[in-house]
Amino acid sequence: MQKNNKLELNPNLSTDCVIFGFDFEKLNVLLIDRGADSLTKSNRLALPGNLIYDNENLDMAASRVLFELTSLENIFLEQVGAFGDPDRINKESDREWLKSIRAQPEARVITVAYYSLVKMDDYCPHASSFAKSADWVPVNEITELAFDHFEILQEALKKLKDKIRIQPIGFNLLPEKFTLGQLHKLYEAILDKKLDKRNFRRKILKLDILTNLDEKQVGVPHKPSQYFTFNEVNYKKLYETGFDNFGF
Amino acid sequence: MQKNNKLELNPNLSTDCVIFGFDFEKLNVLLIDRGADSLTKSNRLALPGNLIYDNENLDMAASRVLFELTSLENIFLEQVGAFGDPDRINKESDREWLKSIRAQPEARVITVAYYSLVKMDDYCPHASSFAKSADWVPVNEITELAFDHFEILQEALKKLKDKIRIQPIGFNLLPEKFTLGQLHKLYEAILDKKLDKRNFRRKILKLDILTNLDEKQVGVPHKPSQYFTFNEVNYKKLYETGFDNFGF
DNA sequence: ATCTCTTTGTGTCAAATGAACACTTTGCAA
DNA sequence: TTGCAAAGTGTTCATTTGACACAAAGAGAT
Repeated sequence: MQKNNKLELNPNLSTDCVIFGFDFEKLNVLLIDRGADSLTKSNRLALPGNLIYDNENLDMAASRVLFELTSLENIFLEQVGAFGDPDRINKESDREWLKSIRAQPEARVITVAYYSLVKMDDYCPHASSFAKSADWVPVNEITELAFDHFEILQEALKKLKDKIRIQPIGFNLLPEKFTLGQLHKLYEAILDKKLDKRNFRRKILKLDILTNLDEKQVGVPHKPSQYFTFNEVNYKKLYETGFDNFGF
Repeated sequence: MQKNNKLELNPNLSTDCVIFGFDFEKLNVLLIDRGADSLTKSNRLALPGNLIYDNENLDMAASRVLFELTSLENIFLEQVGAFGDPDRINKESDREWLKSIRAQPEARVITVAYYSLVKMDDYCPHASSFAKSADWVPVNEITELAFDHFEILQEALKKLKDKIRIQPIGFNLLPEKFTLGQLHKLYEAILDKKLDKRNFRRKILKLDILTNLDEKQVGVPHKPSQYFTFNEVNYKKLYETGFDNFGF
């Protein structure tokens, strides 16, 4: 009765992950380098992804790929959508690469993309084996990627920008304790524009999701900042309900 | 070289369409009735959908299914996402139905869902052959559907609610000319809550997308309303740019 | 010790927006 | 003529937004 849905990779279905990280300056994305020397650098870079198993649901597949790459578990993951132009694998450079890694390199593949937010501290490329060829790349330096991955990245960015307007964000991207300046920079990096400092602080504090730790930065060559942490209860509550518009 | 991507249906990939229509009272969805008498009514209802061809991109597939069902073309269509729990076809009633319509009824199927907005006037079920079994059903009367279609419907509704906050809506759902009362009811139907009449009118008029036709309703047993029409240029412009929050 | 450099941290005001709220008008039907 | 039902219309108060500038803290250099 059951056929074709045991532990077999489905040659038509893949998942790709847009993994965002924040280095306190810019928004970064984790990309793998396919290596082939014949390609230009930007052409060699791709989103981490893989075929999915026949008995695996989509969310699980994305978690698995993310785990295989970063060893990170229980990570925020949200679907970006399905991408399935039959031409998406038709760049010559992409086809050659597929031949080297896929049993059915010519198969038409639909990919379901997810994006995730991770603390860069928690994941250092080169830590896992798969990740020898993985690296954080600043989002705003990316102009081209393998397949339709550039398009997927843009869609993921759009989702992230939309999300930030109606839900708190940062919990997944910042370390346990952080400064308001860092949070401010995170918002600027995601929205890709300058935000007024005083207005930002007023708004973010009014959300009532931050706890001032009464602890100062040390060793910085300027006035030290207070450290804050997220109030998990309030953060979660606000995350569920959302707000109208964190407008700027 | 090319294998498996001519005009063949891919047994693993389908698309389902959530087609919304507005009857000036409630929001409706177009559902097909699978008929099998052994099933309860709600169990028999499903979103229109079908397998997609190997050489067909996803958006095209959704347009095609929509066209085959309603003969409508050039319709607003937006992706809801991919749904692919391996268990999604595991209700016994669903499996039996699949056996009757699919070459590989046991295959694991990922479906990519789209939603669309159509003027109910433009589409009268029973018009096309496929549609003999299709009917408009009020969204708020639906509690159960085949497969995971109920879940898909909920996701589509959520997208629609999100959309209405940042883009004008109605152009695709209302006839050429309409009254502010009808537009008001449409917003209430989508957002599923009462909106203050005066505030609504003030806000919607400020968007500057409506043209007063200086033409009155006739034959209504109450004060006749003015007819309005969308100013296509401004509507389109605002649709592109979006606005911050059509809040209520 | 003093100066420089850099980032933190803070308040006000004017303008725009949001939410709440009730009565008159129009046309049809009884 | 009366009743009914929906259209149409402003004001007020509270809240939110956006623009804007300067003093304080600490490190490092001299």
